[in-house]
Amino acid sequence: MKNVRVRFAPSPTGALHIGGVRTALYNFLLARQHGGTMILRIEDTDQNRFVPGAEEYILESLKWAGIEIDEGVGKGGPHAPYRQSERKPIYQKYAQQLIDQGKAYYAFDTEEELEAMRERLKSQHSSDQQYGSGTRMQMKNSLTLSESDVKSKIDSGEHYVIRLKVPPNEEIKLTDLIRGEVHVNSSQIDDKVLMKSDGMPTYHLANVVDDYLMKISHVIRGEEWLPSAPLHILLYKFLGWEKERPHFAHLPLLLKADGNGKLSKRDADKAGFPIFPLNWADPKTKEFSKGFRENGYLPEALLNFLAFLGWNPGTEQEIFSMKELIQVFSLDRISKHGARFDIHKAQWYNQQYLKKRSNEELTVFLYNSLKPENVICEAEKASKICEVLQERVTFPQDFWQQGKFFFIAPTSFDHQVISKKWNAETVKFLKTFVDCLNSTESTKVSEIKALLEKTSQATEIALGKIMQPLRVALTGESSGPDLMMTIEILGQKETISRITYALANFPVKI
RNA sequence: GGUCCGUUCGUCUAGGGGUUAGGACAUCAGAUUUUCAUUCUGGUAACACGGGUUCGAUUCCCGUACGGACUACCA
Repeated sequence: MKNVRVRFAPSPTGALHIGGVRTALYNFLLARQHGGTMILRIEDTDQNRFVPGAEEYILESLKWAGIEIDEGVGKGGPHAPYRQSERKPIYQKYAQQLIDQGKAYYAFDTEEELEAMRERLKSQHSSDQQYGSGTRMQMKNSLTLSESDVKSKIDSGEHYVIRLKVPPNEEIKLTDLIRGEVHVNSSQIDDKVLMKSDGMPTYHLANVVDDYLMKISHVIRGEEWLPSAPLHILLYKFLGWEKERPHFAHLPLLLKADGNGKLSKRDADKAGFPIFPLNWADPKTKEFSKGFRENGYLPEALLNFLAFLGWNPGTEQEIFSMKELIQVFSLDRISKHGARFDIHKAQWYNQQYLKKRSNEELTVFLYNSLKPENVICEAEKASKICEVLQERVTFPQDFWQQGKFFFIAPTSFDHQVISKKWNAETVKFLKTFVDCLNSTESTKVSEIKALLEKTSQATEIALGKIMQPLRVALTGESSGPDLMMTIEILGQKETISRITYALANFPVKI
């Protein structure tokens, strides 16, 4: 493939949806694989839905995810501007061209009149309830009004839109890279508005014009665009750009985890997982949503997970770096059906990637959690804690969650273990063990192990009976990292203090 | 309602006219770890249904059912 030019074209109406991140990823992978260009275009033709901060949010999200933009908003390029609101005259020019050629027309119908038309058709049980070849001659437009009427309406500032004059009963063929051939009869397509009354183009005109002018080779977008793709094909034809028409690939949707339907923020909230890459505070609704980043997801894990939602390499490999994804990605291995969003798998990916991080990197995570807690920790201790916890964590914040007790003596203890296993034998063993600890000079794992064995022999109490109650005394929990390592990290003084506290306060089972 | 798209374990999916229908997540069991987690081993678990075509269909075709998208001067 030569000159691969793809675009990610979100509209700045809020936070970037996780499905959008996947769309951007697939575009990016194809571009990189073919040494092509990844373009970011902002589709802000709806001024009513514009949300301040959304564009910055999109930029920051892509940056965090490692999806690099070669050309477009925030980057510039030969086809600037890349914000559609700044390209208004361009669309007007092509709309005028279509009008001049009789392929589009002015329409003056009010909202109420349109509504009345739909109601009328509905009550007639008409199969086509749209503004099109069957109805356009009954409406108020430049096909039904005289030329002078049209001119005077426009001159007097009456609101109008420009509609595409879709020819009836024409077979439109679309070849989709993922779905194969799709046929639609043009009678099913309505006379879509191309230019709105505020002078802005609609998505349909803007995306076709821009894709052509920006020399886009592949349009990779969500399945929700499939029904309007034939309309876009028609536009390419009417504008005389059939030869330069890009390839289309309509991606399967991301579905909610349980039940049916498109994955929405509501469902994600309900299931307790994020749906936006980064934290987002909606300036309009004041609603706050936590992002994948802030929830502890590593970008490479999220991307790997996302890549596999609707695509797979056909091998049994599951873990792919961005570099590897670029190598093996292909559009023809994208599946046709929607994929349920299963957060468990995302968590598993995160765990896999976290385990691969070096001890130095993990230590940074731990320090980040320590800061807000006002806890100070020397480097060696931090390193040891991360080492001992590495196999047990899924998220960076787990280092603090699971390692809190290394810094703060527990105040609550697992009652079940205490009531079951804290008995006279435990007390006897631990008293002897404290004596041993008091006289030792080292709390290295090997020394602790020897000490425990020595105590076990002296008291004739099996070690297995002691491990759990000892752990609860030290950490408050019934499970945790290796006990000997825990004692080493805690150190002599702290270990003795915590056992002493337990001996004085735990009720002894008789 | 109409148009379009889809349907393999609970989930993501591989496969493809004759297979013990493969893998991963999740789940369950066993082993290891003197606990828990990790790790290892094993198990449960799927071709929506009905008709063709065929010696043979989960695979090809047609229907049905179910699901989804779209049906705005939103993208």
